[in-house]
Amino acid sequence: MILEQLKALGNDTRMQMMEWLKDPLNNFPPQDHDDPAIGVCVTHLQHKAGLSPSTASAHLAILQRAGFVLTTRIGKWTYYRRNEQLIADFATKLRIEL
Amino acid sequence: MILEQLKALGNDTRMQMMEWLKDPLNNFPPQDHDDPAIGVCVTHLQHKAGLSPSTASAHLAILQRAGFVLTTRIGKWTYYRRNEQLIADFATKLRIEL
DNA sequence: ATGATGTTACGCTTTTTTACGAAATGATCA
DNA sequence: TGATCATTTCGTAAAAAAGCGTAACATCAT
Repeated sequence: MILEQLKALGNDTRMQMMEWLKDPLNNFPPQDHDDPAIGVCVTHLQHKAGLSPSTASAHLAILQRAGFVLTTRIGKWTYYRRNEQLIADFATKLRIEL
Repeated sequence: MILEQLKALGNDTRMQMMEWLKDPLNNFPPQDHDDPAIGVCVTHLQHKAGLSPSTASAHLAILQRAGFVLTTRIGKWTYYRRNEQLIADFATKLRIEL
């Protein structure tokens, strides 16, 4: 489990996505909503990363399986946001188990 | 830098090595010295992991470049041990930067 | 119904990682 | 000085990861 999480983060593209999601307002174009707590839609992440839809979706699925991001569906869009709780837990777990 | 460290740990074999090095006395056969603080020679790690010498050496080099292990050369042997200081720093850095 | 937004699954190519054996290197000991 | 043992480097092959485009599917909006 911890290995899966380390692999999920051990990738340039996915780490960048995690970084960008720290500050949606400054890293992405305006969206239908103004609430950074809801997250960023896939299209914005895809364009910023310069990837095809399928590749972007695959990266996000890896981050999601590892627990680092959460999704909310509103209307047609799926918004991704950081799972700060699990991120903190992961850092703590590393400190203990590593 | 942090990405290099995440990649170094995101591998089954290398994580096992880190784990084994926590307790040299119980995880490896007796050596020329009795001091677990000096570490474990490559041959022991190689046999325990079931790898060829060159492959084991490559894995250890990756851990060393990431800073997670330190080496001491005594006589013909190179002993590997955990770098507890950097491991703790890494966990802290993750908590802050992730 | 039609169109827009993802997600997932294919098949495929490119790149990276992992692995090996053989050869080269380094250090020690006779 | 050689001989020997431990380790690293090199070349290469196999496996895994990353990437693309396309197509099929689901959901929601118009």
